[in-house]
Amino acid sequence: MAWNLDNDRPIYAQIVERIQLQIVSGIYKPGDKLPSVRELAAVAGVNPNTMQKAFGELERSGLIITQRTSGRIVTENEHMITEIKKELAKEHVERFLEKMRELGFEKKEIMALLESDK
Amino acid sequence: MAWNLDNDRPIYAQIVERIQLQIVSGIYKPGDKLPSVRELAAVAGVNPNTMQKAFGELERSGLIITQRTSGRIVTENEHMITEIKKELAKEHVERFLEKMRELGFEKKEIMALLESDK
DNA sequence: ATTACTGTATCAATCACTTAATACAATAAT
DNA sequence: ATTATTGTATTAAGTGATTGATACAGTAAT
Repeated sequence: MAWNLDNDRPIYAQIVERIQLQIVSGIYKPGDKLPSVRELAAVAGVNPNTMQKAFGELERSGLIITQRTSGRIVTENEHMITEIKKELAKEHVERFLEKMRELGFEKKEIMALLESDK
Repeated sequence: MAWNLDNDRPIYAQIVERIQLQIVSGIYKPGDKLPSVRELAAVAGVNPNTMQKAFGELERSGLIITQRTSGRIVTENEHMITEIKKELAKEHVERFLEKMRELGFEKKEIMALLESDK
């Protein structure tokens, strides 16, 4: 899997999004052990501090849990995971509609564009 | 009008988007004269150099035209404006669908979410 | 006890962006 | 002609975020 990190956004933020996505989409399952900071940093080709910062964010949101010396696991609170998934979807929907309306598109036109896109 | 500039993205980039939006959505019309660098910088509360940089971007994309000593105007090429508008819309649509699919949503579900959002 | 693995903390270096202070060139207005 | 207003260019400094290097602390395994 490619990490696809670009330079126009903070790397740690891109990592946060990536791991978050892997959790809510079920690639990482509740209770799964995550690779260590150093290991994942090596895989991604970033500095351990950067990975540490990303993990810190994920921890604050509650998606992952730190066990001081044995590593980190994905939360077993499945409800929280589905809530976050719904929340992310909602944000995307609202941001998208907002942007399209700014451009001057009506709801009907927006739906038509979406249909035609595939 | 509030400029609504935040700190987590380059200011010049936000200004570019803002003016671009004002052009494609018809707030600034083809041939309209734009405020001077210094004037707009003062209004927005940014350094003239920052505004200059934003204008430079808009110029490169062709949306605005510089008249060396009399100021800048919006391009009178209406076709270009509508093309850019379509291009922006397309980008939003594709980015949105991509993000939703990453989250695990099918086309049908996406459309349903959009309908329910209002 | 020693080793090897965790996460964590600290400090410095780097980088992009912004701001700042000026200066210059061209033209419209007077 | 003079003045004011355009856009443009240059150089320096400041600022904040990110990254990098390294050391520290705790615990499981042996």
